[in-house]
Amino acid sequence: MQLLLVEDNQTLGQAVEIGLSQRQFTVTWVRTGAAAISNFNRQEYDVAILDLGLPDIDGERVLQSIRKKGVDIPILVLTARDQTSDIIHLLDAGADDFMTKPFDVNELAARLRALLRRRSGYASATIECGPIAIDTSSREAFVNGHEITLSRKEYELLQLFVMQPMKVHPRDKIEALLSSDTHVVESNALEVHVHNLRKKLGQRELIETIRGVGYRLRCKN
Amino acid sequence: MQLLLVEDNQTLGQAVEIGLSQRQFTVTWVRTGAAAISNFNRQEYDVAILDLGLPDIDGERVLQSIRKKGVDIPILVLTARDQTSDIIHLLDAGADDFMTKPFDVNELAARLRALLRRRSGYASATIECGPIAIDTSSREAFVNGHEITLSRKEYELLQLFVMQPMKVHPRDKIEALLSSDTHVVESNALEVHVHNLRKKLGQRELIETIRGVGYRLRCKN
DNA sequence: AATTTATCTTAAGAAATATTTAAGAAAACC
DNA sequence: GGTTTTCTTAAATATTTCTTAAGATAAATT
Repeated sequence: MQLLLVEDNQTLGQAVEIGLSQRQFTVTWVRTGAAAISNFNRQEYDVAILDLGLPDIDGERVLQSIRKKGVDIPILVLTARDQTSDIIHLLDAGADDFMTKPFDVNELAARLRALLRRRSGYASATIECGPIAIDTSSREAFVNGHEITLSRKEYELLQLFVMQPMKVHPRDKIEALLSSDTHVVESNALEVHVHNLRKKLGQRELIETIRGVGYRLRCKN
Repeated sequence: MQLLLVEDNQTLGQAVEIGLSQRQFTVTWVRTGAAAISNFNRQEYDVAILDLGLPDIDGERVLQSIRKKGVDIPILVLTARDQTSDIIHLLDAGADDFMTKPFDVNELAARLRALLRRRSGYASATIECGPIAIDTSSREAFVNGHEITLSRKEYELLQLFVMQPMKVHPRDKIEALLSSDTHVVESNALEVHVHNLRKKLGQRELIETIRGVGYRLRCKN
């Protein structure tokens, strides 16, 4: 799978290059917006990662420029954290997904695969994990092929788990993700959601409790 | 893990120094930009924390200067300003992550570990020591490749040992680490934890008792 | 060898943390 | 505006983990 990585930071770029190479991507790494544009024109990539903070040209301009030229490969944008307002901009400008730095390369790879699947005709952007499968575009969830109906928060919780299976998700991180409020004190909302999700999943032990830390999804992939 | 802390504020610097020392970082603390640059040149650190508000040189200049010299260790920037525009600047200038003051030392430590992990090609954060291995991100522990389930204190104890094998850990230091309370008198809680950990590890002699002092982990690494 | 001191082991109660329920509040839907 | 669904809160229950305490064992001291 051919991937174009546009990233000026040496450390981050190297980490992504190594990480994705290990995960069956063929990575071409350029460090400037100019190089990105000329490479995009060659149209030989399946997917691209674009960092917004480029030294020469603004990342958003790069995005607009290549979309204008008819390049329609999926592009995942990297941004500094908490630029949520900008994100709407970016999606308008033609970005397909985004991630905030710093991020986990496993999740990056999962999202890239989802983007590729969505584009490849057969359309469904499903991510599987043991008996569980989710479709990130339609937000459907399945257990052993049978669809289960999840609420919004339940789905988001499950997507978090499926995107980084076997990873321990600290409860405060999950809470931050689930609640838009900046600060919530003393609430067991997360526990209740986990409880309801477990019930809907049927197999209770799929979501493992790491006492004092958080939860993780156990599945052999 | 060698860490360079560049921070002029006495209170904050001290808090970080103590907090990170307890979390297995070896902290070198300098208070000026000039000292920072000369220390960076020695290139013997794994990671650095850089406060922007320095008395002599602007932190951003320090960052640019050391990056220009080819120092490529991960640098986490501390900033009072939480304006994303500045942050993008900083990431461009070569920062790998940032935190706004005030912050939580636990999160600081977690982010530093994340940076270190990312740098090493996202190789999973496992630390090995003889037959023992721990994964600091998932908090899993293994003996001869088989996972063992540890409680929080047991895991923390083992991590302490594994991170500095063959080092003799005085009991008071361990107690301070295990209990969040400042002062605990007359308790054999530590002994009980060591006992339970030994039992779970199987091989009892791995944790050696240094009578009158403390414990240490025996392993040929 | 007897005594002292430190550590080990065990078990039980206390404390901390997680699960489950149910009900009211909020949000979404029609 | 009323209905339905989803989310949060709170209290009761269950579970795990931590600490305490007391006797057993081992090492050092006399």
